[in-house]
Amino acid sequence: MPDRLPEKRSRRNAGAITLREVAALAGVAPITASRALNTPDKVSADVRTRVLTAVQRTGYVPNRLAGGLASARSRLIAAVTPSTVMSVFMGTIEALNTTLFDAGYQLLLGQSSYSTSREELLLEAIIGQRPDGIFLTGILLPGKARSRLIASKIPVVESWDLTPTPIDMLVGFSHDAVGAAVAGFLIKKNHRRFALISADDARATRRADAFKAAVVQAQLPPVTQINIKAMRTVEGGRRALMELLERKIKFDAVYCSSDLLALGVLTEARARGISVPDSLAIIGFGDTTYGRDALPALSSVRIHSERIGELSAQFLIERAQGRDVPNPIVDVGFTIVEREST
Amino acid sequence: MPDRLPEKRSRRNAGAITLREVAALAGVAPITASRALNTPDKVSADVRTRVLTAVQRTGYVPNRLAGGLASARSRLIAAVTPSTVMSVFMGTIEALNTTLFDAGYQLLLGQSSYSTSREELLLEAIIGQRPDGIFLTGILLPGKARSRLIASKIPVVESWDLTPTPIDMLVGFSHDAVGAAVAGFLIKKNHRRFALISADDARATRRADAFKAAVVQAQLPPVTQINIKAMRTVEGGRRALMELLERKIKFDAVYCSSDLLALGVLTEARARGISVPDSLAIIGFGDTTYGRDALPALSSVRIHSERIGELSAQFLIERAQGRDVPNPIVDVGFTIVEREST
DNA sequence: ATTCGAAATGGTAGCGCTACCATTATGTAT
DNA sequence: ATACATAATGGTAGCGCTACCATTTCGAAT
Repeated sequence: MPDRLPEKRSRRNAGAITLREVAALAGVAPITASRALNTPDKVSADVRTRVLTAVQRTGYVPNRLAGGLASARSRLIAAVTPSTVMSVFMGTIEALNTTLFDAGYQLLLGQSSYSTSREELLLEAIIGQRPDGIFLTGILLPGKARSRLIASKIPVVESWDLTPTPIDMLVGFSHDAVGAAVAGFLIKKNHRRFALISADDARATRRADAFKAAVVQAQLPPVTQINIKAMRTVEGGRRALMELLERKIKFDAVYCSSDLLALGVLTEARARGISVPDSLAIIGFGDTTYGRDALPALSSVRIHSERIGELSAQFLIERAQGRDVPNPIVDVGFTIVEREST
Repeated sequence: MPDRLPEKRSRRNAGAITLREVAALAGVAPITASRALNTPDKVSADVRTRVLTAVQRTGYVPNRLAGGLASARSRLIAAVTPSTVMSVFMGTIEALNTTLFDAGYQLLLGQSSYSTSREELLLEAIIGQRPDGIFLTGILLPGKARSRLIASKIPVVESWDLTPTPIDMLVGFSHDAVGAAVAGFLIKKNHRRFALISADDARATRRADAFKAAVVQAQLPPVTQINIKAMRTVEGGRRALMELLERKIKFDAVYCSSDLLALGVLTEARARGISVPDSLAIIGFGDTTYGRDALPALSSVRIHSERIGELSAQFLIERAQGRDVPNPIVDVGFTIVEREST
């Protein structure tokens, strides 16, 4: 029976078992118990089992706040996303989280709510938690938040976009290329008069602009554009098509900045007896399950969403563990998936 | 000019500014600087501005690991959800996160991936971060994870379900009541022969069982049930309807355990020229945007998803700050939303 | 037997912050 | 003037862990 430890536990302690108690029970010094748990091969088999037994018996769960403070490694990775509901980013976040968890990291999730001021506050709060890495959906424009992040020296992955001047690492694809590719795809399918329904966020706008530029380049009539505030609803797409029709403009293909909007257009077209794709071709963005199995099945742009999350996680883990990432800027590309709607 | 601090910064320090440096710059003791930031009204106006100026100048961001260790308050709240992609829980998580952030808490997000063993690992990892509260989607069945959680004494909110014996707090609704209510609703609309398409998760199964029980109670013919593994796809719904039709069973209404499945049924019905709701009524669960604006618009069960998140956040904040929550078990109910598909 | 190096263990001193308990100014009643 | 509360500040001692630097043990090489 090991000696009893003094019972002088202060009121600050919530009553949790500490490593010290585990060590005492195993009959070793705290530092040895620490090694038995963190670097088991630096410890004899005998000590290892004794410590593990003591852990089992006591139900000890290491305090990562203390460990993180001592080692300057919190085992936390933060991710910032504008929103979580119906968000195209969640595939990435899920893959990120899974990969991180398997490597022993926890995910700290922040929502910027599409607001720059909120994003600044959020990043400050995040830096306060001293994460070992930060994942951003999108790229961070120059400003207070960006400077702060750089000053913090925390490894950063920006994503879902491309820039020659990332803060640190980058896993994404080119929205310009998407816009141009979609235009090229529709033109090749002999469409000539285009409408464009776009959410008013920065990346969707870049895709839209590239789309329009490609159409101009092909010397086709100018694109009619509708911007949508309620970007993550089907209703927005339905209303946008209504508006387009009211304007009495001719168009034979619509490119939508999200599958949700495209689904709305598809629905409204059916409500009005417009046949898709014969009278109107529709293509979305994101390649979601509700687009894929719609009737007619929606053509879309597939983003390698999970790949972005997984790769970003790997990069952050590498850097968190002090290793170098040889090629920290990756273009994962995209694929135009042709289905029945075009 | 304040005295220079010794430059003996060890390699463990990442180079971040510490409170000590801020205090020196402001010409006060570290503990006073701490108060100026955490309890500003316990400090003179003069000191307050001097410290704040020093913070601005240095770009100081408090180290929450250290603060958390010292005060036993990490300002972290953990949330556990089975999945994040296309998940019905994300409205709750978003509301939870927003409310928490505004109160100065960060969200730690864990995915249990519908696996009990993973959930156990996850909860252990979470407890290690010493969060001030834990939010669970669903209720935690008795087992190792549950015992651990109770032993940790961390405030817990279980959600999206009801039980007389929660671990601690609870914000949810009754799945039995949902199943019965949907059956009652369809029966009142003069449907008599029911099919049921259900994901094979525990809560969906409880809704399904209650639905069947209510149908039996009304002395109507037994319900034909199809269970779906690919629960979060439209395709699952399409295939399920095909299967039902192949079985040559008669039915005039289908209840689906999610809107995504219901959308699949709606789509497949249209593909086969089955008129909805005349020949077949369809009702889903979750009241999503793609159901709401489908054609015909999908009837569904609306869950007060954001309310669950917001209320849970409030409960956890109260408890994290040492206050009591008078009524910690709340049934937020649900609403059957009748649209065109029934 | 001696030397040496590697393997295993331990001691000490923080990590950066805050709880707790002084101590010192400042005001207020007597 | 004195006593005494109150506000404002500071000193000290950890929180629970790990980096860093001993020290001890033990087998292999000489």
